[in-house]
Amino acid sequence: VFRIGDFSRLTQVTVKALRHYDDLGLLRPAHVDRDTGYRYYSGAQVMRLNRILVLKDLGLALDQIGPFLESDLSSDQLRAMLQIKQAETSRRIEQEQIRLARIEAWLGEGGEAVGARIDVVLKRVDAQRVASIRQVLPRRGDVGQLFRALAVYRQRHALGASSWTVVWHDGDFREECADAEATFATSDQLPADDRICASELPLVESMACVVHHGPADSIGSACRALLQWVDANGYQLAGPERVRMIERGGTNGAADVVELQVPIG
Amino acid sequence: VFRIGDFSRLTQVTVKALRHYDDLGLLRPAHVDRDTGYRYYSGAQVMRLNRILVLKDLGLALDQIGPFLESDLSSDQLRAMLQIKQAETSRRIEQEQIRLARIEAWLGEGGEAVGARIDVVLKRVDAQRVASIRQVLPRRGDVGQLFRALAVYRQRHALGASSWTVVWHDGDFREECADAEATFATSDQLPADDRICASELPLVESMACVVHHGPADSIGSACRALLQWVDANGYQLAGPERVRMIERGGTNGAADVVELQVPIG
DNA sequence: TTGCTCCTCACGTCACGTGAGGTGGC
DNA sequence: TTGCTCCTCACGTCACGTGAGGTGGC
Repeated sequence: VFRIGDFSRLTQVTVKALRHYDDLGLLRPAHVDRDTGYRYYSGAQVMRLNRILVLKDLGLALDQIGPFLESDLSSDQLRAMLQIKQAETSRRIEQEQIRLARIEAWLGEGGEAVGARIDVVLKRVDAQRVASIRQVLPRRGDVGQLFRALAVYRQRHALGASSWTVVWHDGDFREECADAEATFATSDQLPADDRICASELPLVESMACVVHHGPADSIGSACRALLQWVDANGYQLAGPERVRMIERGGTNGAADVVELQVPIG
Repeated sequence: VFRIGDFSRLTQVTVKALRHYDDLGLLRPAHVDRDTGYRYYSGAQVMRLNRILVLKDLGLALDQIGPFLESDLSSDQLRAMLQIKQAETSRRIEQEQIRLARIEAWLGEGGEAVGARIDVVLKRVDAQRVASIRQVLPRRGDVGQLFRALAVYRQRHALGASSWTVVWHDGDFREECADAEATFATSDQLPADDRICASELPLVESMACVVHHGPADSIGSACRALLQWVDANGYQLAGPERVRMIERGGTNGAADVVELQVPIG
């Protein structure tokens, strides 16, 4: 029979952990002294403790371990539980490997200073109902015309608009003869119009995004950083590039804030 | 300029997280209304938020992120930090892969019922100063003689003893002509004796252990379970087997509790 | 008697999530 | 006026770790 300190040394489990398992009812000492509250463990209890440690190590939370110890679980239930834990663990490994790739990509760039970095984030973008106008433009800069048309239409019909986005459908980042779809998101019904139609921007599960602050013609570095990140992290482009207006500012858009988005897979 | 809900939708970061970053001083809103406490964010703040998200995703704690944002860090400091995170992440991946192997080993046994399982745990065993007596025995069962000799010696000299262990030096689990070293751990000075000498059981970084409860001759199943586990988890034996007495009980050791230990690598 | 061990609170960890209860804004 | 959004507490999460303050056992 062991006092808690000896049992702790025997099993390499901290005294605090043993007390915690006692509190949770997972491992009650074989005997507790009425007067002093001293906990006394028996040698045979090491087996139960080992079972707890094994189950904990599988990733079970302590309050899930109780039922296992009383083993009211059938073999099938156990298999099911193990398969869940297997899946969870695999997914965590994948996540960590992605994280590792990101760290190594950054190191590969020579640990470029934080201040100089352009940060790429990955997010899910929901499908959006939009008013849309699409046209092949001589140059990218001409997209302003499309937005002006949208703005006129919106104002005439007093429509709500939560965000303005242009989709470049070519997929090769060309500057000229670019196939542009200018949109604004809205939940309102869209009255018929000869240029503007109702459309939907599809859901994108994995969208790599960077934010650019400044005039439209200085967007090149952000665009390059985004593509380099996609490449360095082993992704492929998986859809047309989008540019979303976040905020307008300055004269001629000198302080605009836009977000570049590319779907990846 | 965005209210917190709009900024949350824009960035896909929860309102609660944004408020939390505000509390920590990581991302203060561009403007806070004096009267209502409403937080207002500017579009340009998305860049700062993205930087926070990227650093968080590298595994930095929130309170480590502050210095990065102000970028008082040199390129070297950054590299060092990244390398630490790289090492941490690699280690976590290894840990998770070990866990996965364990789960799959269990599943490979057909998800054997919990109650019927013999649980193997891995632990570090410290070096121990021991009194030791070593001899090749006709049969394993004869080890009792060695322990009796140790017990006599111990009592004669009134020595402390914290644990009794036999080391089987052959490394092939033989039943006969077995090279046994019986020991008890003690921190006392050991008086000279013609059979018993002072020795040390070496530190073992990774010791696979199972506990067996019952008479000594029924230990075979525990031993097989241990070896199977070592094999199924891709380890090699890395030293002599030990058997440690945890508790004596019953007549002729019918309720003994012992721990089988094998070093692995 | 002196260390050593044990006891029970109570609070901290980490990045938020989850109400509760109340108020501003359109 | 009615929803909708926002606000600030305050508490919960998870498996213990870390004292604080006090007592039993050899």
